[in-house]
Amino acid sequence: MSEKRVRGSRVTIREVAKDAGVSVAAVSKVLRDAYGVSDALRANVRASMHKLDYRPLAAARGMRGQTYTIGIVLPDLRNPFFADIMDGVNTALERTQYRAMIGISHSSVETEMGIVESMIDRQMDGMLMIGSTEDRRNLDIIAKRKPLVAIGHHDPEATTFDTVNNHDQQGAMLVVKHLAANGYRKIAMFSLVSGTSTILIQRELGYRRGMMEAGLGKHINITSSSQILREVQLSARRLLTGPQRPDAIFCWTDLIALEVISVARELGLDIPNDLAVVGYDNTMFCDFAQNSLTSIDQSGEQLGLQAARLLIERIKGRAEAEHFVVTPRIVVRPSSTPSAARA
Amino acid sequence: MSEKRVRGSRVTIREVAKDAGVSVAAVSKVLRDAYGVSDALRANVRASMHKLDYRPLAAARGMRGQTYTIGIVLPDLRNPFFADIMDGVNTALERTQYRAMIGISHSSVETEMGIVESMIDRQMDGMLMIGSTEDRRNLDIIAKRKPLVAIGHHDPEATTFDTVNNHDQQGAMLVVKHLAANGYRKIAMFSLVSGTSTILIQRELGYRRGMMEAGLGKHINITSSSQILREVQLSARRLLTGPQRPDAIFCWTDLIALEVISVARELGLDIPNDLAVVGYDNTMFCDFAQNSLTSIDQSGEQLGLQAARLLIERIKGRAEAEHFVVTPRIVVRPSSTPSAARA
DNA sequence: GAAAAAATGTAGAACGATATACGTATAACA
DNA sequence: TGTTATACGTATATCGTTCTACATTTTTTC
Repeated sequence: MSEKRVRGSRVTIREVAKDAGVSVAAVSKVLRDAYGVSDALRANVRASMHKLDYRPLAAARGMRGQTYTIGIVLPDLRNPFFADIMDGVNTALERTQYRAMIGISHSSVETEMGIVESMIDRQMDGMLMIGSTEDRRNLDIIAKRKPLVAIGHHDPEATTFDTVNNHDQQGAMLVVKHLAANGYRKIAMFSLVSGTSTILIQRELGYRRGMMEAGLGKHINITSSSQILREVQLSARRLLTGPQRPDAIFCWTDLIALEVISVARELGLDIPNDLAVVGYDNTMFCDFAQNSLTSIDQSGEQLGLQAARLLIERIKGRAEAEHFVVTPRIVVRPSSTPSAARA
Repeated sequence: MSEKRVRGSRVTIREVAKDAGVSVAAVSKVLRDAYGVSDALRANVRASMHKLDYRPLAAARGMRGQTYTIGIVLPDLRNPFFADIMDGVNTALERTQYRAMIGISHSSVETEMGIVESMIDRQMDGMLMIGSTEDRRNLDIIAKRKPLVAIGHHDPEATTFDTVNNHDQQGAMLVVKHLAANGYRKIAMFSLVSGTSTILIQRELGYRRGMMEAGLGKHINITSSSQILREVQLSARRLLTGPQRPDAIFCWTDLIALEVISVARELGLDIPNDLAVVGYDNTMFCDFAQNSLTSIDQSGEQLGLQAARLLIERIKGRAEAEHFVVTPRIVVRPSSTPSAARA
């Protein structure tokens, strides 16, 4: 209300205490929902806090206790899937004192570590790493210092941090099964060059298993490319103009699938009759008619919600690891359903 | 290096001082690049800091000085344009001590204010608000408390904060001029319901001026919708099936344009022959062949870079306002260039 | 009704930096 | 040479909370 508050000045816990006629410690207790305050005192203090428009200073709280801030590490801002996750996170945080602050790693291990360090420097109470490229060892090191939850990192044996995932192997198998059922045979997979990502490993494994089970083992074909758009484009073009042109491509994420659709269109290929394309994540772009992209829904919102819940539990003291797994489902759209059944 | 560091323990400035054989104050000076340290002492202290892997605790610094953290407020995570801006911001911050932390407002004034408050609570040194829905008065209030720079908020008279913008009016005029030159007449604009956004006002103004100058005043037609995808879809459908179907639609942002393309395709309309579509922001999705979307490039990276630069200047003490404006340019793609010249 | 237990509140030392105020060398000037 | 600047360092109060230890009051138990 007091708009004229000058930069630098702030209502402190001391002023609240004076106004309420109690000790500073009492106000602090109310603030932290700590033990040892009567209802009367609590109401009294709350009234003063409200009257003075008091807001605790996170930096000061951080010196001894918590900052009620959790750090979220995202690989990049361009993949709309992360927005789905964040929706879930924010839903989970809504009725709590906690706030999320996001940092972007650009899928680089060094920047990621840098961000994590700076989040620790800023006394974040815990961290949520999404699609991290760190290996188990590094995550363990982080987890030893701060409560940690990882989304998109398969490690059911991890004991120091929690994980939240969809069943990537199953998701990939769903894709292959669907494509095979629609008559596609030469099903290729478009993956990412990055030996360490456990979700990639799982998806590739699922693809292989799916192909084997469908009797298409000899058609197994995994192309890998970096995330850089130009390289993706090049790899896609190479794949589609090569001698063994696949009749279906399973892309490890929607964004790549959109790029593949683009290249295919430029080459004059008809989707889905000349080529089927399937993505992963079921982001909002799949629904656009110009994409009509079949994709795997891993309900990012659920992932975010559960991860935030687990992280707060951990901050509050839980020490045993929990590993949450969502069952993926396929959302079929025209990009993989040819008009006539195929030969 | 010391991986065994236990949660809660940290190397402090005191230990560095002891190791280097100097006072705590000296170390602090080195840390802040403050006046009064010899090269020898600086080198000595730096060596100790490095040896002990010392990292200053932002919370503690924040109690008296700066936290070297700037808060970025984004309306939403789904618009890839913001990723372009963030690239620029991060480039500007790269060689500095500053780090960016992002908060998401979901285009709601209350959440936005909540985020700003919580950023102030967390002692951010300054704030960068992108596409804010706040009015001048509210921004002034914030600017009185913390250094502030706004991207996407036209207010050349503002004295308490800086602004960074592209020339939205000019951008919109470019669109109309281009469409008119390609033979389109019934050019509609797809805007956002939100009286307060100054960039919307400018773009609408540019659209109107462009139409008048092209002698198309009687075809002026602005449709507004919320950002919710379903509503956008409905409005687009209504616009395209109504009695006065436009032959071109200028959408206030790429994301809307993609949705319009989707609806048009579902209705069996040919783009660009039955309908031209133009977006704004020139995000990566414009380039996909299935979209081939003509758009206005306002070089988000530049905007982000300049904004971060201005913010740091402000944090360091500049008091007079600066207002940076980028000249937009149109990037023409097939979505607005019909094969044959139109009647 | 005394002793024990539980509830409620307070005082004051941390937390890890910054920054002011002040000494002491060293350099510059007359 | 003495005086004055200037450069370099240090001691320590301070920022706004949390939290431990303790004092006091109230409730429970036997």
